[in-house]
Amino acid sequence: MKSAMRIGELGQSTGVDIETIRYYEKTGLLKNPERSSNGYRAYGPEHLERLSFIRHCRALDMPLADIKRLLEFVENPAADCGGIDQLISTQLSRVRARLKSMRALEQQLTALRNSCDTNHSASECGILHELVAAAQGETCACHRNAPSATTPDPPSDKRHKE
Amino acid sequence: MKSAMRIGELGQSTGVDIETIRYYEKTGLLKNPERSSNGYRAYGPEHLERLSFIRHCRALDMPLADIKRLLEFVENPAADCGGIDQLISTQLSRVRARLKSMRALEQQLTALRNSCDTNHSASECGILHELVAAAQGETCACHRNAPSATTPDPPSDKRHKE
DNA sequence: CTTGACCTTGGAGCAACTACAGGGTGTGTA
DNA sequence: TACACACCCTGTAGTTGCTCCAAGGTCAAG
Repeated sequence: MKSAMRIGELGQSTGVDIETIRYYEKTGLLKNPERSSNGYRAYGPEHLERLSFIRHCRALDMPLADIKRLLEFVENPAADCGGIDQLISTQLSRVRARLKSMRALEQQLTALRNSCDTNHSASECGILHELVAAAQGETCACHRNAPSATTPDPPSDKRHKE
Repeated sequence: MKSAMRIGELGQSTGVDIETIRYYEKTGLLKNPERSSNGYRAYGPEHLERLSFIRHCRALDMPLADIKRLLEFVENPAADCGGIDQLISTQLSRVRARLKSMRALEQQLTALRNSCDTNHSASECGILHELVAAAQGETCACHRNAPSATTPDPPSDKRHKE
């Protein structure tokens, strides 16, 4: 019982901001650590492991709620793992869908950027013209060059549901 | 002056949620429309055009702040357009960077998913083993198969700065 | 005995919406 | 005329995953 780390050390060894660690604790992802006499958080190796696990999952872009579920499986190894597979597959489709629209997006932006070559006034700027035309539904360079999708997908910042 | 639309119509014809329209107004992206005697918002064709412009830019995943700047160029066509080019280029690099890490991510998830084949208990689940191993820094299928990046990039939900 | 690095809590703020409560308006129909 | 119902209004709070801040406690070195 000498390996107890304080939050700063844990942050250092995992590369995680201490505010983020406290946030994980607050939201129940990371277990409440012991406290030393002065009230400081005292972490053991199990916390380091768990935090690394969380970060690895986050690097896979999984939502915290999913990570929480995975952690439950880790805690409870007797449970049926069907859910895990499901969870990863869902994440994979999310990523693939996003990837697809990102590719279209890149094409469009590239086309757009190519329509502005030199310094001139905004009224002569190809980019601006393209954007305005696009808004009016006319063919624009970005749509001409785009693979198939007319508009990749309406902003889709709704990863937090569905 | 009979083409005035109410918010519902504008939403319908652009495919934008009315809450979102009001949000755009509140944050200054969309100009305050006239109000009819009953206090309802009365939009003209210029609003429709502007809103379409915004949505097209959002479909290109541009942050609202950037769109605001673009709109200023639209309003003020005499300005030098150097900034526009810059803006699009920045957006393009953002997208490309994200694309790159998403590709690595897809690889990793694919590898992960392949390590779970049938129904069994969590303690025997390949996915879970891989994840735990990965967290411990050991080689795991996802890292073995990944192209170059060990970890694609720490969550990087910090697009709102840098 | 003060400086400085570290730790504590609670709360606010970021993007870009989304949802809701609690109310007003306006049209169609019984 | 009464009522339902679709639409509109405002304002506020919630979402995700952090990030930052203020105001203060702890502890070792100089």
